[in-house]
Amino acid sequence: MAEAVNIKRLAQELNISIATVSKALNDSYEISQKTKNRVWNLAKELNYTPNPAASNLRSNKTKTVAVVIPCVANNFFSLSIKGIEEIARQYGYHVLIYQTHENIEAEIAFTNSLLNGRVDGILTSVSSSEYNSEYYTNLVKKIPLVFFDRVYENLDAVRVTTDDYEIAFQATEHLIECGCTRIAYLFGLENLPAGKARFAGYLDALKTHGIAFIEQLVVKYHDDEEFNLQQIKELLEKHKPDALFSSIEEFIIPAYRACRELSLQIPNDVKVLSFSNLSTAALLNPSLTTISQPAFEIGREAAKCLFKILNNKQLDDEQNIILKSVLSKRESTGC
Amino acid sequence: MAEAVNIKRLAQELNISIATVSKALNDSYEISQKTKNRVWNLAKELNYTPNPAASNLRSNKTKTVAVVIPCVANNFFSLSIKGIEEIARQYGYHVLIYQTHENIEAEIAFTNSLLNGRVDGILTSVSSSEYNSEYYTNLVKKIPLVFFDRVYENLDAVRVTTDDYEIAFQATEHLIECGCTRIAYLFGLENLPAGKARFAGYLDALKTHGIAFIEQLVVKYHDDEEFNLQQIKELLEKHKPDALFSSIEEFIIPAYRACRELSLQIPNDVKVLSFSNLSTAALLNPSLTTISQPAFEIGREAAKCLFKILNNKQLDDEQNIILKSVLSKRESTGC
DNA sequence: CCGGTAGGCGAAAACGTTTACGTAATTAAA
DNA sequence: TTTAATTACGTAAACGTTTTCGCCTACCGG
Repeated sequence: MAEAVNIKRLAQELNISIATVSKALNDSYEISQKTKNRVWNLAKELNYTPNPAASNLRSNKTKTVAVVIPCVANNFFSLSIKGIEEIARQYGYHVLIYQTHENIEAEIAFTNSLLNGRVDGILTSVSSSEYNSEYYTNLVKKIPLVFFDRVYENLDAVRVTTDDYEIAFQATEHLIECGCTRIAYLFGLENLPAGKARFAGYLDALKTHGIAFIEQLVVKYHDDEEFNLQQIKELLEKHKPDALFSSIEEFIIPAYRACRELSLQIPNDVKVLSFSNLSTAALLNPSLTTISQPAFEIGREAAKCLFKILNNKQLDDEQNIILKSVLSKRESTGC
Repeated sequence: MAEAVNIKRLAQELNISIATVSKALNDSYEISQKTKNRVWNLAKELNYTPNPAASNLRSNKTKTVAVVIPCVANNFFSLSIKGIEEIARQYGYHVLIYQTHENIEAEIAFTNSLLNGRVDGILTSVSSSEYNSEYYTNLVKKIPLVFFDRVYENLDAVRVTTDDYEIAFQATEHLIECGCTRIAYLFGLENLPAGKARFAGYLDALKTHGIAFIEQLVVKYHDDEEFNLQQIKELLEKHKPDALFSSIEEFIIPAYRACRELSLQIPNDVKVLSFSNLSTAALLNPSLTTISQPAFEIGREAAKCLFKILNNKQLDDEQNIILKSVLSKRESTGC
């Protein structure tokens, strides 16, 4: 559109070589302060900005990272992205977004398309459909990668996670303290470490308090709102749980609907507790007891790790950063 | 990391020129089917993917668009991004994300940094802090740009918006039909066409029904949760409105809190209605009457427009696409 | 007066594509 | 049979940087 203003143009106007201009722009020690000032002034005057493609091609750096996640329209992930983006700004990086929709093939396809130098590194929260450890084992050898929340374990890559086991244990104990003994478990992310840890926390809390685990009280998540609703209604009718412990946010709406449609009072007839990052949890009817993950902080931490790696800084701590979730007790567990 | 596989390598292995390989990969008519097949097979076998930087540099196209929005952690914007990303996948484009945090200087800085060929086009929902028409007047001459939801008018650029005036009129009428006469207006986006249209719809509905506009019943949004809460409490105490009509989602939590803290019953003492894309509106206590915008569709439409422009397809319709919002009547307006 | 050593700068190659243009061989038209 | 057109491919330049290497000047110690 506009007449190109590039390094060559600057060189001509100043009667110096393009090499000198380039070095001056990059504040090289080889160039005198006087020349640098001349270059910087003219660059500002002509509104020069370097061409990213040329720079990327030559230097093999893009100052860009990719975020690969299941879906951006989710409180947890949108908060994570917010955190990532803020840190990226500080480090001068650009952020590409890819949604997998929980489809591992899409996930692999996108990720592969990033390996030709499009990005310097990847931040990912993997899809729940499958646990394909082999793919990621190879991937982490090819490009700097940081997992957040939904991770692969035992790989040579940084992971940023939360205290899923502990907080699930604690939440289950809370329900037990409220007098519940038939605590149903709404099971999500069952293929992933996070999902397994949450379930383990639930099981261990039961065991610790001498409550038998009842398999019929477990409902697994399906990507079908109506189906989940029916499952929960069936659960409530057939097995009369006195609490619903949901391991993912997606169960909240069907759980509330199911109780409403069956005329069950929360928390009198059945108590409800869920992992959730909904900002409106306190305004629900009744207000919902939640386990909220520090999504924003997770994004920030993951991004910080990646940029440290990209800048060849040592990661002082170990490879697994664990942030604390928060249990907020509200009316839905009523005690 | 891995040994580079580029078109030069393919050319050597097949004993043909790199020009032929390049053309074959791009399915050029100049190349015989036989040669194309040989190239394609070897490319697949060696896992060749073109280097984006080189391609961008030479062709001056990036197959990348930027999304510039106030904040990704917002139901409306995260849904929009979801829509944009899905369409981008279909067209084979990549999506960069930039958050302005409602800061027009950041907005301009980011946008300027995209003009050196980093992206082929921009999708933006502008910040509410200021209406800087001059900047965008120049910008749209330099790069294909589509506005969505928060737009600048009278520019040579496509806009995707909603029926803000009509739906606000309709919502105000709904409150009037419920018997309200002192309808307070919680005013957001006042610098932007969307905000002005909503307010105009409110005013005109009042006038149509012979209700005088009371200036004291207007509260303007500030980026300070506590301040907004205090303002609403003051409003409720001093001016006794019988309804709160909020033009933005951000007022919901303080509005509910204010009513709770002042022991005002919704909807008996005061009715509440808000623009909102909260998925949990129906689960609130009481359930919230909302105007929801088709955020996902807005993102999709905006992206489609941009990609049509980038592919030099004619935009059949005019430059302003208007999608319909939905008024969902619930308990908070109780009638 | 000579050798060495910085400091400051330029020439040119390289990164991996795309593409304008040229050319040879084959086919179609005259 | 000659000419024109078409098909299929190659040569080489170009995109805008970064970076290696080398050159020149000035200066300093001996």
